[in-house]
Amino acid sequence: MSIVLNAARGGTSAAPFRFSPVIAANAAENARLSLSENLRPLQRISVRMRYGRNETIFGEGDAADHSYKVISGTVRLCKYTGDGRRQIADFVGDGDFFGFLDLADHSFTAEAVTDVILLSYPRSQIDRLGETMPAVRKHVLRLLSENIAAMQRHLVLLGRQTAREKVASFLLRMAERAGLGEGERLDMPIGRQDVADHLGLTVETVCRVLGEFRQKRLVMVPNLQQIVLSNVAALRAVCEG
Amino acid sequence: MSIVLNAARGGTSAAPFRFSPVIAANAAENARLSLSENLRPLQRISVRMRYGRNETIFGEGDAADHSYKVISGTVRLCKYTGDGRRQIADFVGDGDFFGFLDLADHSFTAEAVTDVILLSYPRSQIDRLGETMPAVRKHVLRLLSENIAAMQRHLVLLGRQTAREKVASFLLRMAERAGLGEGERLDMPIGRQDVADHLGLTVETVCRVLGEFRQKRLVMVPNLQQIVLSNVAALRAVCEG
DNA sequence: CGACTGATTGATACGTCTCAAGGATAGTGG
DNA sequence: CCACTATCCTTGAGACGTATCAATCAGTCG
Repeated sequence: MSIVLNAARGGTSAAPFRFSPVIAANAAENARLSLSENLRPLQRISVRMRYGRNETIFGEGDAADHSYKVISGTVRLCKYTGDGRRQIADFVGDGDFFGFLDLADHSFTAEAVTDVILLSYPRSQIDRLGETMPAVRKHVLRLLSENIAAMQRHLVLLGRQTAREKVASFLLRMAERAGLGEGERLDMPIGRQDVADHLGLTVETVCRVLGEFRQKRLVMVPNLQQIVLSNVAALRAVCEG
Repeated sequence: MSIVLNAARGGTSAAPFRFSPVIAANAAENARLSLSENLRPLQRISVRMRYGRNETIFGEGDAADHSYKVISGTVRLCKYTGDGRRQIADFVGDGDFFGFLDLADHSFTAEAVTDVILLSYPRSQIDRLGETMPAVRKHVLRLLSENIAAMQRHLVLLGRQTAREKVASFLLRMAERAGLGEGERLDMPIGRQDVADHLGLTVETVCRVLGEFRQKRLVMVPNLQQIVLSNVAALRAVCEG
């Protein structure tokens, strides 16, 4: 009776992408329609929400009666094991939608990585709009489909890639999302521990790999919140091995 | 303009489940509606297909103009890296649907694990049916949502579980899917290499863990195609650590 | 029966984790 | 503005888990 939603980019996706795809299907992901355009009818039923750093937006198992769009900030979507291990399924940021799954309860937890402003849509209203507006239905479907394709790529990363490949893939994907080219500063509001929990690594390993990349001049790290990819070709070479 | 689909069970899901859920959300998965009932209108537009063992049903990147339902046999949905490594996202079997993603090209490869009989639905026709039949739309949405929830659980497995936990989780999930209880024979048409590529392990590690479980009397392996879970409680204990 | 594919077991190497210490950064209160 | 503290990041040494490589065994098909 409710929905959880998951990441899919909808924002100002007309941004230029100077990267060729890291992984095959990324090109398609970037070429995706401007989802936000077709989900504009949702605007009228939205409520603005604000969450502070590390605040929980909803927990796994909570009744899922709202879906969300990120206005500003970054959100992590994750699951916890009984003994506290954490796996971050995805990060969603500016313009991304999440929590659109058609399930009674949320299948994952959503937490604010930074201070965050969201639009919240009552699930019942989305369903209602969907009844009469095929474009809305179509784009929820597209949202979920893109999300599944992205998760499949992440399964490959978690199951079959080395630490170096994981970190390189991650950096390239972040830059691509931001529409940044070689040499530009990439804002990284995401901490090392969060990166590790997304890539199936430990913080220490993430640090070591980043250090190695820095030494080899693949990246520069001007400060903790920013990274510059100085050699995209080499990073892409690392990805496949 | 087409669709890829992914796994979600729709078959004779009224079968009794004697297992309590391995992972939290599995209960919900089992309690899912009888999807096949609501997708019955698809029956009229279906074409019966037959594939032999290891035959490719469609490849990643192929135009996705059909969706499928498994009548008999087992199919693996997987992705390959440039250098040949393979990650199996899921296995689908009797009564399961796959290939319903709303994307132009398939985001993964589908291959027959055993000889397989499928129903094939033209995507254009599914879309047409969806226009007029809300129940069809609703259930495609549910299909994708269940699929995403299942993939999220698998992300945790790949990113945060040990080899023992992975194999134990896999065995419990297989038994649950089949609706089997402790001591009953579980048919496992899936080879060890396929299991390994699903769990992010090597064949050797899968064998070693199975051997260990056999020694500890958690399972019996009467032959290569069958496994008996003799101590479900212990296996479940292994899952969390 | 013989050849092939897949499964198993063993010995060893390697990658990543774990544990521990030190350094940087940001937030807080004087 | 600075000291203080908490948090996060970084680096190192060693342990551990899984991969790798190699050989044997079992089951299947011709």
